[in-house]
Amino acid sequence: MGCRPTPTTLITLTIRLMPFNHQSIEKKWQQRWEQNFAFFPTEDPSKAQDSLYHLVMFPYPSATGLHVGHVESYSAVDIVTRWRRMQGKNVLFPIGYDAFGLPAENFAIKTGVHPEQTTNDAMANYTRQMKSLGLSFDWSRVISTADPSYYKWTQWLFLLFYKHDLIYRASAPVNWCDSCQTVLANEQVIDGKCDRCKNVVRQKDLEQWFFRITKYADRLLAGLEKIDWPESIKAMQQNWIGKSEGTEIDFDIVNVAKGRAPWPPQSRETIISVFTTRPDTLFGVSYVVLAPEHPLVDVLVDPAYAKAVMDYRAATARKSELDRSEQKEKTGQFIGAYAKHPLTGKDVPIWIADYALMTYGTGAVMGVPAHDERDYAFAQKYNLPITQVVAPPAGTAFMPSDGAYTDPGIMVQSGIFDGLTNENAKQQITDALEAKNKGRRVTNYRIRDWLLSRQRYWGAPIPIIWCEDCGPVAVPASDLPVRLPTDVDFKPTGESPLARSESFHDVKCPTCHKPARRESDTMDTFVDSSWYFLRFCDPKNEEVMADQEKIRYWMPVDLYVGGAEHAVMHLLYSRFFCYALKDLGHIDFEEPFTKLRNQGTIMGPDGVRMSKSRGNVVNPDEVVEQYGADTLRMYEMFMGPLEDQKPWDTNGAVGVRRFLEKLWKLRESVADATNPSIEKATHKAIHSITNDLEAMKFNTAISASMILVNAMSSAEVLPRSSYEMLVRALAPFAPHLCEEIWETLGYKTSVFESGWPSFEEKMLVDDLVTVAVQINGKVRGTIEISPTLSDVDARDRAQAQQNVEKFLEGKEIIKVIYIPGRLISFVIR
RNA sequence: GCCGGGAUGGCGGAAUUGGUAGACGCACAGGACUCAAAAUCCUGCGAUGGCAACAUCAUGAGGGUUCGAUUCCCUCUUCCGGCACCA
Repeated sequence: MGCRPTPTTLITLTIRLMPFNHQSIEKKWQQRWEQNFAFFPTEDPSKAQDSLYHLVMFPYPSATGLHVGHVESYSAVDIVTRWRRMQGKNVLFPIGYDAFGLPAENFAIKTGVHPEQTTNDAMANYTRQMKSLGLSFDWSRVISTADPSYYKWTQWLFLLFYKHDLIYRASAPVNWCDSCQTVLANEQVIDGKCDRCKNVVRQKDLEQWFFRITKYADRLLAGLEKIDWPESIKAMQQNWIGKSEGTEIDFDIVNVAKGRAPWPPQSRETIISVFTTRPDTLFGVSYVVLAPEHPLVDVLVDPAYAKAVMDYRAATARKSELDRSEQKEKTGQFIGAYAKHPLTGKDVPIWIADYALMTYGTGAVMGVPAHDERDYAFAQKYNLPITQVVAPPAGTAFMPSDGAYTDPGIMVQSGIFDGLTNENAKQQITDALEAKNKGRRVTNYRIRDWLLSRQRYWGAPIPIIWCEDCGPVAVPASDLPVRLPTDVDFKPTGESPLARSESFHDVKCPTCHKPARRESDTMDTFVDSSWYFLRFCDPKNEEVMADQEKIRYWMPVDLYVGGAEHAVMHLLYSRFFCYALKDLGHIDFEEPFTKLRNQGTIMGPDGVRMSKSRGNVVNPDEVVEQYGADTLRMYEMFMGPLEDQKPWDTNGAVGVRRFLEKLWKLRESVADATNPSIEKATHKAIHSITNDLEAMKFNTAISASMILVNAMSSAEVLPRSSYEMLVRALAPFAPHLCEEIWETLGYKTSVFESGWPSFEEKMLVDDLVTVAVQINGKVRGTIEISPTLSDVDARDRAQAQQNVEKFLEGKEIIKVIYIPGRLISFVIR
């Protein structure tokens, strides 16, 4: 029209666009919750009350702030937590920060801003964001792993594990990242690359600190069976632990190499032990392979081959683990020596090849080309004999040109073992070896000890002092924490920046008081997060890491939710910590997380993983501002199953907002009257929502409430009692709005104090149900009948149905199946 | 190669674990209200045929079990995640 709207139209406009003002409502209730802390009670053992421990994986406080993925898992657990509290449970739902880590340190290198500053800013921002979402965390228990009052206990745990030989120092080939200038744990090397910076990792021989996690391999594997975790995570841990049962077989060294001078010297008695899961193929051995780094190589190599062997070794050492695993072509080098077959006594040539790994089994393997793909490729390349010892059943011929035969079969060319199934031969050959003391049954694990030291600044200092006379000495507990120095140049140089802080490293030996030097490495940040759930039980304790009574009251965690990316890092390490702490008598359980759920990734609106470079990142702050926290929380829960990957759709959020507006508007139509159909619908909805919450099926719970709201919207009369039940049931999902409604309904107390609405069984049954009528499996009509109607009556009613009558006419009814309340099915001819 | 999990309308997803496939939401179309738009409300919405009642087809593909299969069994295709020269 061209003229400016009058003040009146402006007001109507605002009201229509914004039936409720989420910004003021949300702020109001967040303030009230904060002031009246009793709304999120987490009382300690004093009260003998049903307790639950709900936990979300605490975040690394990144400068980019909270991600919609955080909102997803936090909302899910917040909903379950609020619901359980309404049921009268005492629920611990804490939050904290995994505050040590590389990004803040890298930022410091670039800008000079101290990591502590960066981290504190980020934590403040996270706190603001989480509060704006109305998450019911117990804010009195916030912890930061970078706080000396926390890492004091991380250091204390280090010393405890060190004292009990669960931490040791060793020189070993380790993963080194040139870009991060630090060593990495195996778990942090993904596809041969650094988990953080994607740089290709090199192998380096270094002396480092390790956790003896391999000691727990078997128990960590067995423990998976008793916990309620996603199958995929359990499978990943199983694979990572990699239990493999087989036989270790000894090959004596032949002292006289064929046609050459005696080698090795007579005085050296040496054997090569190989590990195999296929002892049945022992008679098919053509050669033995040692890992190039194997110490026996030096002892055994024939001088005539020494140069070629050393060259091969050097070439292997130059390769990264990635190169080594990516190459398709097998390479190797004969070392001029022979081993003696333990059963046939025949000479077997000894090779080195980089497909044999020093870090697994014995670092040596027997080569059976006929029955192993790798050995086959190797034998083809170097013209080694291929001897078949397992024949395929049912006469199918095996041709050496076909490649390796790896399926089960019958033993051939294996002396007295011929004719056995290869499974039997495994046992019998191993028995024979054991009898001759040439072999034994062993179990190998793929998992290696956890390398915990890092040559970086922003982590918990390792509480060890190096003394020339006494060696490594534990820092006395009374001197903890060993604080991070502040006079530090962050630039990484391959040794920790701590090494260059004089105030830090010059100390006296606690034992002999001579001048000594502090250990300058810090701990892997996964050490910090391996026990934080224990600290939450008693976060302010200055005497012990956490009071045992309190740990007993809260632990283990009843529900743990987080991303699947921690499948073999955090989740395995934390389990290891608890197993060890149980053995050391500090806790009385092994498994820290009884029930684990992963949230699926929320993708960008384009269906691709959100990333800054792609420009498809959804910022939760903006959604909260525009649509409100209730809408954001509820939309993320409505998108689909928690664990599914799903794309963001802002229109979907709008839909949830519309739903909340309908709910809001309904409060105007409540009446102190009855409406049986609405009351039944309400009880049914409460029933569904309760069951869905139990199963964490938030999407269908919300769907059930939408159905009810639709019914209420079109009802003639809306009973106040029904509406109140609905508001209470939705309070965990949309806490701010439901509090506001509750207040406008005249209540002076929080909706969360009203208890969880209960449903009555008798309200769940309908007087009439729609029953499908099938003829030969096809639905031909429906009938409205009482669910309690007898099958004979139901059958009569069904037959009388017009369309059904038509189909039944002139046919013979062979059989009638009646499922009360569901269907009646006629089988006709 | 091995391990784990998927595949359902235009889209996100439901389906009481063998019982009316497509709930709920989004998008879209038509209508009401409005000078108009937005918002809101009502109606429709898997495909094909039919004015309609209804019929046929349809849950990645093919087979099987069953009165009845998205659901159970076999074979295959494909996608996602993890591990990978582990002996």
